[in-house]
Amino acid sequence: MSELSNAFNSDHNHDYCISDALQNAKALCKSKALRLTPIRELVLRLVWQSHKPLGAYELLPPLADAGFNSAPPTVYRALDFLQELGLIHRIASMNAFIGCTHPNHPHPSAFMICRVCHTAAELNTDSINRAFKETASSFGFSIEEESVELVGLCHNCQGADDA
Amino acid sequence: MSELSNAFNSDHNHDYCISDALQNAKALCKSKALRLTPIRELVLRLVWQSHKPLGAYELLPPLADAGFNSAPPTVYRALDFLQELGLIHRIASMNAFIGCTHPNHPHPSAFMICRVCHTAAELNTDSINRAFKETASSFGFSIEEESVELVGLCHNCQGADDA
DNA sequence: AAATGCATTGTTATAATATAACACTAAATG
DNA sequence: CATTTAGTGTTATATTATAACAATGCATTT
Repeated sequence: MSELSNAFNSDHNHDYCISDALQNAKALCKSKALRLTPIRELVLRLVWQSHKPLGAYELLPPLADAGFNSAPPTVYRALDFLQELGLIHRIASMNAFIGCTHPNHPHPSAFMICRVCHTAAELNTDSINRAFKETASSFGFSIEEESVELVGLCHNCQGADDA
Repeated sequence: MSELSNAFNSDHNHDYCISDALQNAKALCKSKALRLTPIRELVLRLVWQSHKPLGAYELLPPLADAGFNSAPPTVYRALDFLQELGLIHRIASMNAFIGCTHPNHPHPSAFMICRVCHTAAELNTDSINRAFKETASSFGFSIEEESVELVGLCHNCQGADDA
């Protein structure tokens, strides 16, 4: 991800984000012989409609509009499926979900989240990872899952009145 | 915190953890002219009864046993109070709370959490912090709050059957 | 001490998030 | 085409958290 095309840059063509995500999802499912069913695909599209994490219950009305059953288990099942494939991440501090911007290799969930506009941008964590692993191994702790959530102000929202 | 007295070391004398925490809390409240009321003190003790994050609703029965009103708002108010003072941290991925092991200076919430025994140990994050700040500032993002949650296996639980 | 103001707690109700359990349907496989 | 498995529908409920307002207690001034 170049800096010019990061989530905080409102100039980026978001259609590409969505189509990339769908392409990735289709390829990944094919390679793993898993099914990107209509519900799963729609949930992925919905999560990708912006770079703001979306709550599970916000997905129910659009699912209903599209003619699907629209009860919590439906959406949670789709979210679980997508999450296990690494196509979306869950932002625990917000109880919300967001599309993964680089799903092609397994990686920890690490985000900068703007307190004002709620946009969330994924961090590249190679160097941070090494620091984690070193610290953890000095405790004899072996890391299986990582989550990093940095809340603050994106460059667009700095200096705004509500900042 | 020395490595010998970290949360994963079951040999440590936990009474000291609790009494240290209470001493810290009393001093901090005194210095800020805030009141460590009986409810708040008890909630802090309860959170500190182990190094495992505790859910808010787990605190209700012991509060009732101690003769206090025992409804969710009571415990959430005490938890909010303690959290704002930096005496406890919330582990978002577990919806649970844990005592802060070094409340004397403000610092981000960063934990290693054992998937098997649920013990959580706070990380010292000076080096990690710098890495975060560098990455964030390259995006023009200013960090206000950080949360790091590393889930894995502590040294006691590695090699166990359920690992 | 009485009166005032503010912080704290009590209480009821409900919002918001997530899962259990089981029935039913569709798809893949032999 | 029969069988098995994955996926979905449906109802109910568990879990976590907060809103709103009443009552009480504590601190300060009069």
